Amino acid sequence: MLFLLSCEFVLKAHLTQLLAIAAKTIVQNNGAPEVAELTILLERPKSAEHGDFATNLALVLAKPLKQNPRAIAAHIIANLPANDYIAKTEIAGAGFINFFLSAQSQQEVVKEILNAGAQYGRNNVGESKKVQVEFVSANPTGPLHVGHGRGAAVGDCLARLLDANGWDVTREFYYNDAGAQIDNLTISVLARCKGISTDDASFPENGYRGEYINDIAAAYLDKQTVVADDIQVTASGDIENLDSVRTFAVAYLRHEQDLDLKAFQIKFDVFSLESALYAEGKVEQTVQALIKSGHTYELDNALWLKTTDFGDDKDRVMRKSDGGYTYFVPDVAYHADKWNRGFVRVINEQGADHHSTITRVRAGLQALDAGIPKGWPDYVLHQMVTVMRGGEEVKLSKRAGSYVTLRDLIEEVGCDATRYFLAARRSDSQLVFDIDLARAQTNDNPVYYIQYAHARICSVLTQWGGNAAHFNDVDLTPLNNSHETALLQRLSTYPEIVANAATELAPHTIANYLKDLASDLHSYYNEYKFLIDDEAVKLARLSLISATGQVLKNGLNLLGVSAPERM
RNA sequence: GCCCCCGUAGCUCAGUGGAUAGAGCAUCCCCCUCCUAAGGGGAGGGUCACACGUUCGAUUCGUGUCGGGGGCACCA
Repeated sequence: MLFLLSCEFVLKAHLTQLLAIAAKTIVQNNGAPEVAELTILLERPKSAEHGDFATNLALVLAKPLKQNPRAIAAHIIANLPANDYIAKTEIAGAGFINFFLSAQSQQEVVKEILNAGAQYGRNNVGESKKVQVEFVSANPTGPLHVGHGRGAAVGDCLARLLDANGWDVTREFYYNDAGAQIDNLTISVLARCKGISTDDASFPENGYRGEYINDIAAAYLDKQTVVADDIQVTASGDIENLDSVRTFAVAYLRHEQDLDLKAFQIKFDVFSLESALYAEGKVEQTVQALIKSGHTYELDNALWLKTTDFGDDKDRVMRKSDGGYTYFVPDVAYHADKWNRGFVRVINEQGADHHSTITRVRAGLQALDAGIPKGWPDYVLHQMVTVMRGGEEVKLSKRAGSYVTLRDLIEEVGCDATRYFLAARRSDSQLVFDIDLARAQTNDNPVYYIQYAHARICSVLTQWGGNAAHFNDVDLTPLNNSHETALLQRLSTYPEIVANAATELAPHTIANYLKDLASDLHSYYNEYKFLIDDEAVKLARLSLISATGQVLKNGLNLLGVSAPERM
C-alpha cells in the first residue's frame, strides 16, 4: 500500500525525520528538557522562491531556547544528517528554513504518475471503512432546482473524494414522502385534475403552481404508468381516490427527479423513503426506545423529548397533540437506522436552512443511548445559489413556476460547466451562478480553461505519435527550466491536495488546484516547444506533459467533469 | 431577541498564526509564417468591513460593532 503513497508524502516524512534529529540535538545541547514533544511544521511555501518545503521550526524553538531564531536555524542546518533529497537550504526572513529539493527528487514524480495512472493521488486513509454520503434528498414535490444542484455537485464530489481516500462509499438519497407537503402536492394535482386553474380562488392556497402539476394531472387522467427506482405505478384516473393521486404524483415526481439526476450524471446506491420507516415500524421503535431512555415527558397532550439534556436550547415535541409525529422523529429513526447499517461515518450534505436540525438529530441519537458518537453524523451545509443572466437575477422557470430548475441549467450550459460551477466554491459561502460565464467558450470560463489544457496535451502527444509506454525509460534530467520546475512541484502536491480536500470536506480545493495546474501548463506551452529535434529533451518534455495530462484527468474526474482529448 | 454562514482589488472569488495577501474577469500595453490564441507575457488596481484583545508575529484566533444571507412551530 505504501506504493500508493506519493513520493511527496514519503519525502515529507523523510524531511520531518531529519529535522527532528537536528532539533533534538540542539535542544539537548541547550539543556531544555521541557521541550520533550516536538511538532515539526513542514509546509509548502506560497512562493516558489522559498523552495519546495519550509519550516518554522527555528521560530517555534526561539522562545524555549531563548535564542535568536536565525541562529537556531543555522544550528539546525548544521545538524541535518546527510541525505540525497535536499539540494540546498537557506535561512530566510525571521528564521524560516527553506529546503530546495534536488532535481532528481523533483523529477521522480513524473514516473510515479505515469506508473500509477488513474491511481495517482489516491490513498488508503479510509481503510475501506463504510461511509455514507447523503445528499440532494429533495422532497418529491417538484423538479430539482439550482439549490439541489449545488447539493448534488458537492455531495457527489465528496463521495468521489472519500472514495479516492480509500473509504467504502455509499451514496444515498432520502425522500420525505410522508409529510404535509405531500398532502399539499396531492390536493394541487387533484385541483388540476378537476380543471381548476391556479388563479382560481378555489385552487389550494399554498398549492404548487408550476406547470409540471398540470403534466402530472394530465398523466393521471390518462392512466399512464411511471417507474421510479424499484416501484412502478399506474394511474387509476379516479379523481375521488386521494391515495391513488398521491401515490401516482409522488412516483411521477420521483421519476422526474431521476431524470434530473441522470442529466447531471449522478448515481445513487440507495434511495430511502420516509414512508418505509413508518411501514417497517422503525419510527415506532425509535419512539419507544426514547421513552424507555427516560428523556421524554408528556405536556399539553403532547410527547416531548428533553433535547436540552444534549445541548439544544429548548425541548422538542415528538408527538403532537393530534397524535402525529413531528418530522424530526422519523429523522432520528432514519439516522439510527444508518448507524445500525454499519456506517462508521455519515456525511449529510444539505442546504443551510437545515442548520437547526443538526442539534436535534444528534440529541435524539444521544438520547437513544446506543453508543453513537456525540458528533455523529457530520454535516456539510451549502449556502444559497442565485442565478444571473445578462446581469440580472433569474428567478423563474416556466416548468417549475417559482425557481430555476437544475435541468434548465444543464440544458443551457452543459453538465460539465454546471457541475464545475456548483462545486468550485466553498460550500459555506453564497454562490452566484453566472449563466453567461458558464456558457462562455473563452478563457473567461475556468472549466474550458482546464479542459483545454488537457486537450492541448493530448493533441501534442497524438502528433508526436510515439509510444507513451517508453516514457518509463526516459532520462528526465533535461527538465530544468522554471516552467518545468513549477510543473513538477505542482504535480507532486496533488496527493496532498486530494487528502486535504477529503479531510476538510472541501471539494472546491480540487477545482482551485486544477486551475493552477492548467495555468502552469498553458504558460509552459506558450514558452516551449515539445516536438523538437533534440530527442532527449523532447522525450523528457513529453513525459512531463503526459504526466500533467494524467493529473488533470484524475482531478477532473474527482469533480465529475470530463477530460476531453479534443476541443 | 437568539443561533449559523459570509464580508479580501471595480466585479466573481481563492488563501493563510508568519516572509512582498493571490487568481480570473473588467481597463491599458504586448505575443500566432511555428505543437489548438478556448492560449501566453506585462501594467495599473487593497485600510483583508470596523474596533479592541491574545501573540515575538493577526487578514487568519477571541470578544464586540456594523453590513449581507439563512434559521429560530405541536411545518417538513
